[in-house]
Amino acid sequence: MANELVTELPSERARHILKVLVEHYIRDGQPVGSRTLSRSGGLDLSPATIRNVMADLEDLGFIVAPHTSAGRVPTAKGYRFFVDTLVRLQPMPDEEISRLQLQLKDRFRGDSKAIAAAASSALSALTSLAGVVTIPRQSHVTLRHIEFLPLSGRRVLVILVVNDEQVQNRILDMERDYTEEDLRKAAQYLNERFTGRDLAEVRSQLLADLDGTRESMNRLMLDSIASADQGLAKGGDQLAYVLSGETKLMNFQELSNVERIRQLFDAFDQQREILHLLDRSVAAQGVQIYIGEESGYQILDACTVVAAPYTVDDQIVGVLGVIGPTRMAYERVIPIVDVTARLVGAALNSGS
Amino acid sequence: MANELVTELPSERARHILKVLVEHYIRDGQPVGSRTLSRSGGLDLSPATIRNVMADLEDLGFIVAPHTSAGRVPTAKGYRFFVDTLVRLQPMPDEEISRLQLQLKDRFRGDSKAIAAAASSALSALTSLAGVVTIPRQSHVTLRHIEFLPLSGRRVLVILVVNDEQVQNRILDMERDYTEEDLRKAAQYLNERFTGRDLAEVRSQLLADLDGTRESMNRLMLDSIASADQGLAKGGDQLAYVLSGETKLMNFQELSNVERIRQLFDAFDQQREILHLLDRSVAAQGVQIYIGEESGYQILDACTVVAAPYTVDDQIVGVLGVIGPTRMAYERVIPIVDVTARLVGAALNSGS
DNA sequence: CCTTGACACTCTCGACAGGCGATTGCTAGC
DNA sequence: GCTAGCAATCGCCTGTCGAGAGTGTCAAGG
Repeated sequence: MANELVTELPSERARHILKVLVEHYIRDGQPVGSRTLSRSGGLDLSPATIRNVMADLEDLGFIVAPHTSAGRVPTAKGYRFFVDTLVRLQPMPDEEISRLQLQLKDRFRGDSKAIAAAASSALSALTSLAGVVTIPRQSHVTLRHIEFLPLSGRRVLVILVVNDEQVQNRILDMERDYTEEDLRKAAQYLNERFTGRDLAEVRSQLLADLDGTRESMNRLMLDSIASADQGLAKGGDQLAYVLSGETKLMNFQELSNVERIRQLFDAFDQQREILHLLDRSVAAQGVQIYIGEESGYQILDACTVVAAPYTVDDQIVGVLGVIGPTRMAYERVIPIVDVTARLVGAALNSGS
Repeated sequence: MANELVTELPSERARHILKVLVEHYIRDGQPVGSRTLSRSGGLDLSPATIRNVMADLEDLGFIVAPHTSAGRVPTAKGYRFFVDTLVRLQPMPDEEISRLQLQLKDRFRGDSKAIAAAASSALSALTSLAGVVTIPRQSHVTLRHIEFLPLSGRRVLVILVVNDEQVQNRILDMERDYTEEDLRKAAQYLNERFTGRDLAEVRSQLLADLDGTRESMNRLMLDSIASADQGLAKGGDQLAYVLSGETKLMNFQELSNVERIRQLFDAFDQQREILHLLDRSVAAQGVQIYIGEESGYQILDACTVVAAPYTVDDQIVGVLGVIGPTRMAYERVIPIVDVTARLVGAALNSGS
């Protein structure tokens, strides 16, 4: 402790030992000791030498010993170093990729919610962890068709079809009565003039027209477009993400404390924290990894989140990933998340 | 054991002791012994006498001792006897009822899925158990408006509004091309002729017309109505039930075994077994209770399901209830499920 | 005949001690 | 700079023991 000033970057040999240690621990889930590493580490060193190196690694904060006679376990910092510079990613087998592609691309013709659900359960199945996919934000929302139907009171049912085949409906409370003829005309006007145009564009156009003749008519149209636009922007009335395979998390001993699991599941239900975390990944490119306490959320202290944004037309529209214990098979999981993000983007693209 | 032939029905005194024992156990979760019952049982008997009675009750299968020196615990049969003949139901406070009514009736104008979700979380909140509500089957589905939109290929988007304000949409793969004019005409025909009619009726009418002139046109119309009818019958593409507050179940020690919880949650995900069980309640009138192994599903061995069908126009359209450990506050839970079923029926009624 | 107090018995639970095995840090030697 | 050896440490398992709680039974009493 006193004699040697430890360098920030461990030596080549130390890095190798750390790598083997992490791999071992990920595989077996048991603290790994010097003898194990000496035997299966690849280098020809005695346990004693390895102990010295391990002491250094512990000083650097990469590993800890749960107790005196129990071998070492990677810390969050250790995992971080591992995934950043040591891990050798194991690409997804081609056949798995094409199977996944089939699952996503086929049968859902661009129905974004269905694709998200399929991606989520696919992620969970492939990794044996919990899969999570945010409902994609619609980047372009083009009006295809609109229709008004009068309801009881002064309520009007608005049905609109956007992006060719997605149907949305809203109920508006209006301030005055409209005859059926009024509504028919308004719909006709919108359909003739704005079909194929972006919703935001339609809205601003209508706003510009507001000083025109048919004031109250315009009001109806504007309200309907605005409320639809808003609704779509935040993914509609549905959940903000789709979660699959949560129960798989209960298989891991490190999470098998009932109280822990409970808190985790509560967090899933409430969505808030998870969503914030996923949102962070929107800013970045490529796969993001939040290991243990790095996430900043106490509930996720024993968990790692691997997330990646997915895009349509080079525009990020959502985030997907997996949640599992810090001890997960990073070398397999990272490529899976990466590939899935690409495929989901592609599936969404082809659909619309 | 050898000398006395136990009667099937326990004596008045034994029933009272069983009642107090069950109440005690429900409250504290601890096996209750003879001394406790002697002190707080209401009757003035010594522990020794109570022990004799308890031995009888054990012979009858109403209670068991987890081990020699640990007091007694009710069996499923014991709970059954308790809820059937001993329990004094505790009616829901009026203010709670009206609050619940508000939660269900307001803000969702007959949107059946939203009402189901609200009822589910209300059940969970009121009982601190898991709440479950099946999506209501639509009894009457009257056509309000229909619309066809051509998509790429030979696909047609069908939008239909039923029961005044519920919007449904389907995509149909057709066998031949339709012009936009074709579609417009078909829609117009259906709207003029069938608005306000029941979907099943529309369908049979169309079937009868099938030998008429416009064969292929009819085909389109028939397909659209049939697929919508079918879809509505099974609650659409959505889940078959809404579950809330599952995580609350983790609070109970009797379920706090991780493996147990895991199996239970898996069952919730798969829905099959739970749904079958709930289906059974459709046959019966009023609140149904499945205690422990009575359900016939091994996963629910430690659980009780309290369920009640709910009706619209005296027609059963769904089932709701709660799932919890066998040790639950029956006297409160049963009225809550009962009242909620009524209120959900009322809310659905007022909406359509 | 039912009830009761008394007594012996059984079982769980927590505490404690001892042995085993695994691993470490340290130091002396190569 | 590496290695072998050694003492020390700690978790885990097992067995033991005593306390506590509750039971079954039995004989005495109303």
